[in-house]
Amino acid sequence: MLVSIVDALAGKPGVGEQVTVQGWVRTRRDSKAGLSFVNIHDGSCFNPIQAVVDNNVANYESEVVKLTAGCSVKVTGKLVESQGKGQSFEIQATAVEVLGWVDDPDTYPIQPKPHSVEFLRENAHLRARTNLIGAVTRVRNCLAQAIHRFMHEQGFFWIHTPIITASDAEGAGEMFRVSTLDMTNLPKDDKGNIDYSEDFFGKESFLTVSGQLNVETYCMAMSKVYTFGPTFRAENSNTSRHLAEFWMVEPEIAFANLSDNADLAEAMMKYIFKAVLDECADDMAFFQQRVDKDCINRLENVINHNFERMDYTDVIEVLKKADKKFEYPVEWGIDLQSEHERYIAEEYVGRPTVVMNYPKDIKAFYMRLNDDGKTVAAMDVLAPGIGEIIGGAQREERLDVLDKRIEEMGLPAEDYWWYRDLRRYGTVPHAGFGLGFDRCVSYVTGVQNIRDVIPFPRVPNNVKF
RNA sequence: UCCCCCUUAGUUCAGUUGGUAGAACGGUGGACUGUUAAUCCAUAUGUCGCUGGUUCAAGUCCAGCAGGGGGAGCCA
Repeated sequence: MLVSIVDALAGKPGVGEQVTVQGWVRTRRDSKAGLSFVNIHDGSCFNPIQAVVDNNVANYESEVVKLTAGCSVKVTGKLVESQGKGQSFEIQATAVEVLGWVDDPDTYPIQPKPHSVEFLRENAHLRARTNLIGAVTRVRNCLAQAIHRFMHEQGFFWIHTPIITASDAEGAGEMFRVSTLDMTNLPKDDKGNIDYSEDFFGKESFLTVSGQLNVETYCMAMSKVYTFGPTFRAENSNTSRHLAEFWMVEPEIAFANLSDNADLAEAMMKYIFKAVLDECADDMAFFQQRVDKDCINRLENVINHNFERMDYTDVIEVLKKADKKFEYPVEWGIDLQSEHERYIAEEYVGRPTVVMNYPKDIKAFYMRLNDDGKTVAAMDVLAPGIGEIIGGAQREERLDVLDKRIEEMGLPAEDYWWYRDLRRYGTVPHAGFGLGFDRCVSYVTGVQNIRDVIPFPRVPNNVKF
């Protein structure tokens, strides 16, 4: 019976059953009494399974004792309760088939000991074989699955918004150009500018910086929708929190205001964190032991307490009164700096905090203008240790107000014709937010650099692998 | 893009006031053991990131470049 290691370690096939597992060798320990212990992992769970191989096995001397970390094997034997400590079940091997040797064990980069994350990043094609990246991978998957499950249970539809777009949606920063033009011989118009009518789509096009504007159209028909996919920003950001290609979850709810929006964000985060604690206990125990001793506590703290909600104006007051020197002076109207956000989330509140109703001048055109005429119904969720993990808003559903905002910001109204149409034809109050999925994985695992929670990070000056 | 720091064996690091390199783990060989990142003994391993400069002499000092890290800005 072919089984995964997670099932074998749980004893699922039954004690005494003949089983076969396939995976990669993590360590080998020999007993010259004619016995070797080979630990094998297959990614299905944190722990490897121990295969006990005695010298009656045909290829014991010729192959088994030569196994090194990274070799791929297929092991058949009897599943038995372990005689040794440290594991529940083990395999009394009767056959070991070596599927692939490690070419040069001396230089195989992945050794059974802690490596620096920087080193593993340089070996991104092999790093999934480590405890650390394996655990990150399972937690990342768990979070993604939990998001879809939460959304599904809440009656949301997953909308596959486009990756390629012609509009610089929110003016949300630099975009990657998508083009099939010959860069060494660009077509020019009579004024000498590049003639994009000759390009694939007949006009300039880019990779999306947000699915929000597109998903709003489906919100105005399906009521509860979300996007979950890759997003691209060509910003020259060199930090542990930024990627040029990252994943974002963007729910959008009709007939909803900012408070409903914050409720949804809070419920979703609690749901997915609980899923990780329930489903990835071994992985989280590892993070707690080796990466961040507070990570499990932190999740439990989020699950068991309400998010603090503060008005931007009150945050400014708190910062002004704070017994702390800030590098950037605090005044109503400023955008909150990292140091301000950190103070609020980490010191003043000590858990995730929703800051609401920001000055309109520092926020995007589509955010709903409040009755005070000075602020918009925007919100940021600030997480201790990460900073801004969610950014969202109630959207401006009144066409006249939206038009005024577009004009104020000097944006070309004609580019937003279809977005404006949503306000012309059966407009409703609605709201939504964007959750930085990779930042979320970083927050959950305690792995501090976002480049280590995505398989192949894309950052300025690096598209290796 | 800006500021600061780092780059020595396969890996993690040490290397004094400048005098041409060490440990641990890993590899290999052996001993021992139902072992647990096993243990013990033996053993091999380096363009000291690259280029140039100062010096009798540079891993060490200086400059430039490259790669990496931390912080800031931009944001998710």
